[in-house]
Amino acid sequence: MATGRRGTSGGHKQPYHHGDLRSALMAAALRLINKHGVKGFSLKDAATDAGVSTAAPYRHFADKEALLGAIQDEGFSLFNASLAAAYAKADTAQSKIVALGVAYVRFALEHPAHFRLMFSMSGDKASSAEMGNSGFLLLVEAVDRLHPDAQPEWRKDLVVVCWSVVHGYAVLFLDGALTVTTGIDDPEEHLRRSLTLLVGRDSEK
Amino acid sequence: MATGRRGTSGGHKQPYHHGDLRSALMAAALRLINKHGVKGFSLKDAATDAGVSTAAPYRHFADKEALLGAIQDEGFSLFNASLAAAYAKADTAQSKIVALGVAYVRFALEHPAHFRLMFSMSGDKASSAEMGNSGFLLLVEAVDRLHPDAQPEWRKDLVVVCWSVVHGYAVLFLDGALTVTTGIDDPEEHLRRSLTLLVGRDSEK
DNA sequence: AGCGAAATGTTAAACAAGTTAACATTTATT
DNA sequence: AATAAATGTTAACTTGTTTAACATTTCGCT
Repeated sequence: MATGRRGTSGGHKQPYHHGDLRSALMAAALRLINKHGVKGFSLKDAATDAGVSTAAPYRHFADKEALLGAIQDEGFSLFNASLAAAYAKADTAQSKIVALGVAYVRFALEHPAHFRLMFSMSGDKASSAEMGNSGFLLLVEAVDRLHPDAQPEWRKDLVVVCWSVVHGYAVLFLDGALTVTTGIDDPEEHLRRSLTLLVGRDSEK
Repeated sequence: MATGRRGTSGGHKQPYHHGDLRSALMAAALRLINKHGVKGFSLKDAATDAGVSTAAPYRHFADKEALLGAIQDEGFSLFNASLAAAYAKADTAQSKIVALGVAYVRFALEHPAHFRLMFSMSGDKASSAEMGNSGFLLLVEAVDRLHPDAQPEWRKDLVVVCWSVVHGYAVLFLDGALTVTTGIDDPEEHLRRSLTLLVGRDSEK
């Protein structure tokens, strides 16, 4: 019932109902955004790609923004899951921080369309607030564990530096800046080294 | 000749020629982008804002992209000048690195529209290449001076970490993420402290 | 089974923004 | 002053978003 009605068993006539147009549109959008960028994406193309009319998407999304917002939400969900898994798998506080950073960048490289939609620098602040719910708290906790006796202010600074370096790394790498200027080929190993260097020293003051 | 023909001496009739429409359009675009974001910006609005018809911009820019590209170029020019000035003013190698970082973030906060256009994560790689010409080289030089005896690989890592942390800091702060989650109010002082902490330790290995 | 409601899709049209073409006015050159 | 180049205008074309009116399918219920 209402599942996978396209291209299945030999029926040669397109059914009137798509089956799961909402998901199909999101998938099409991701594919198109990966190919032509967020700016070059049109709802029309997504609809065509999903095999429906240009007005069909409006039965599932209020407007284009809502579709992109749904993908953004999906992205944050995947993102938080990745970070949580990385955090859980690592043993020590230090390795947890490194693992969080590596997972952060890995997500950006594996889901570039999601990542671009999540952190578009659009100035809405919605994405930022959403982010704070999960990944950020894990980072705070790991830093607290690593330097339990350091001053709170100092710990906060370390959190911000870790977050900044990882986010900047992801953004710059996605834009090709790091590859162009420094010729980095294996970002994951390189980042792991840099992060270890960053957190692996004495907790001064 | 051909300068400032609008609103000057008491003439009450709009002259047919604008005088410097190219600059006026760029200024209008910056204003509108600051108000409604890059996505909400339309060439039509810029033209209206400048007091000309919607087709007039095409006498000065091939298309909308070209106008945004011109602003991007202007941004890189201002940006590189800021970084160069900061670099020159600082004495020691370490303070040069810190000064570069502070200037980087300060530029992002003082020229948000320029910055957003310069680093839109659009995936064109054009911006990245342009960036590499000036600011990046200064950072490389400062790091080389600070750790002249360190291994080249290690120095490169430090350069990447410095660049990443500063870029990430700028992006996150512009998006309001840092303010929301950590309550940072004075980014400049905070960043200066963090950067000093980052480069102000022994050059290990 | 069968009936009405809800969901989902279609076509046509309104609307907005980018862009081009044809024409008009001003400025620069001689 | 005559003409070419630059700059601006209006009208029309194109594409993409969105809404309205209508059609088909599915769901829930009896």
